[in-house]
Amino acid sequence: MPAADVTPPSGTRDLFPADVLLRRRTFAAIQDTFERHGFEPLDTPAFERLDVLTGKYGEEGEQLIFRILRRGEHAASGEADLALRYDLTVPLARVVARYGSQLPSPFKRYQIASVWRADRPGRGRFREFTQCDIDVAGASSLVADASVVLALIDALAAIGLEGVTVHLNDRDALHGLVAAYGIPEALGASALTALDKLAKIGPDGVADELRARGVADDAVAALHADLSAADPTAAIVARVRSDARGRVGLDRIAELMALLPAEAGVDVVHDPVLARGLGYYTGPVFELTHPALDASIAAGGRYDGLIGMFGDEPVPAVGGSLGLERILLILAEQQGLEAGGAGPGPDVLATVLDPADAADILAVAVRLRSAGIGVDVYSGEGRMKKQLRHADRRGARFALVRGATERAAGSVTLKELTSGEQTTLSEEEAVRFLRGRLAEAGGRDGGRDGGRTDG
RNA sequence: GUGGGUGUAGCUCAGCUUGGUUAGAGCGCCUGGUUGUGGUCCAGGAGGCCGGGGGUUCAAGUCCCCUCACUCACCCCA
Repeated sequence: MPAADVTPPSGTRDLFPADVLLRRRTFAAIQDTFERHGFEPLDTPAFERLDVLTGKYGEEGEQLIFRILRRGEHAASGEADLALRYDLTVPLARVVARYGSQLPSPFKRYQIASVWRADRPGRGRFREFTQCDIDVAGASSLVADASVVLALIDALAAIGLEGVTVHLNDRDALHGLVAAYGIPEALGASALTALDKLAKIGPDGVADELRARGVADDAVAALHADLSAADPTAAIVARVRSDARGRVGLDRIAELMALLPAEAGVDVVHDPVLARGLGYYTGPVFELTHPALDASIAAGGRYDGLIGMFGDEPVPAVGGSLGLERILLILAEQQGLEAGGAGPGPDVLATVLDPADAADILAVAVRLRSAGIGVDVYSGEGRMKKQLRHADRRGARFALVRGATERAAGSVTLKELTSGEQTTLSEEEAVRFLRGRLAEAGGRDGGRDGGRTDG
């Protein structure tokens, strides 16, 4: 029988102690920021009924839903009836549709959780990843849109990510753009996809793409001219303004930008060709980028129609998500963090020199722990040399030795691993000593932000 | 799904162009350097169907074909 492949499925990761601790600190900072902005936590199941997810993300997105086959007697049918959640927005919409009357209105909620996409993995792209999602359900005011953007920016600042740009656009402005350049409605979505690539392939590339997608020559020529202008945004905006619906979108963008306070230090730009893939957006859409990554690190927008798909009443809503893995990728590169290391060790690692001492050492450990000191009792076998090496690698502050000599004297020997200094004290003295020394160091993984993970 | 690249020790890789003795390095790992002392140092050691299959050849890690995996770009996305 061949050995099983023990690598995790592509697009997923095993997280080692240092990774988990860094993520935990990051979560805590983001969560804290969201709560200070008035968002409340919510949790939903990892999987949903399939029909809750279908018809929400557009054709492209629909292909990427991880489906779960029917089980039991229906397994042979090969059909799926459940699916892993694709994002956190649709589950929220379902919750609002189901419990709306019991929830505050507007309902501001955050959720930090894994989502799954049957995608081809790549750099900064996973099949299982964590979204930090915030939404405001039941508010049509642009104050809600602004609040979402500000909370996301603040959360990024809280974890030390600087240099983020907000790219803003509006679905109505996009419709206006399509109409203003005389692109047939049916080609609209396709044309916008091509336009969205402007930053990557330039005006010429966009023109080629547009032609390939069947856009008429005069429309392509007009767009190419505007995209090549000294100020492409101004040129496109001028054209979009000629369309009534486009005007609605442009005005909304201006209004939203005016709501973002200068004090927040947000770098916002209007990007008239920003499209966003998800099907459910209706008004403002935005994307957050960072120079270190070729993909967005956060995105969101207004989706006034989504919740209504689940119930009788339409409920306006707006939200956005941070992509945690992408953010950690950037932070890791900026701060030179190494993945896969060990976490911070225990305060004290107690050696067991002779198996016959085990009961005595475990009892000492219990007493020290009840005095508030973290103690790990060595649980393998081996000579002192090996146990001290283990203590060192685990990053323990102190090693505790209590063999026959100490036991006879009712004492313990404590060795500080960094300095190599050691002293033999009574247990009471040891508690006082350890409390003092551990307090000087500022305790364990609290208090530090920015995520240092040396090991 | 289309094109390019890479698969050799636990990890990072050399060797392949110009087939030819026991396939190497660094790091890591293990064991010693006498009694109960780690992180440094010294000395030893373990570990490789050279991704898999087929072919050419007296001979293949090295050349050819197929296949799988990973990876970059396209596409799409947090």
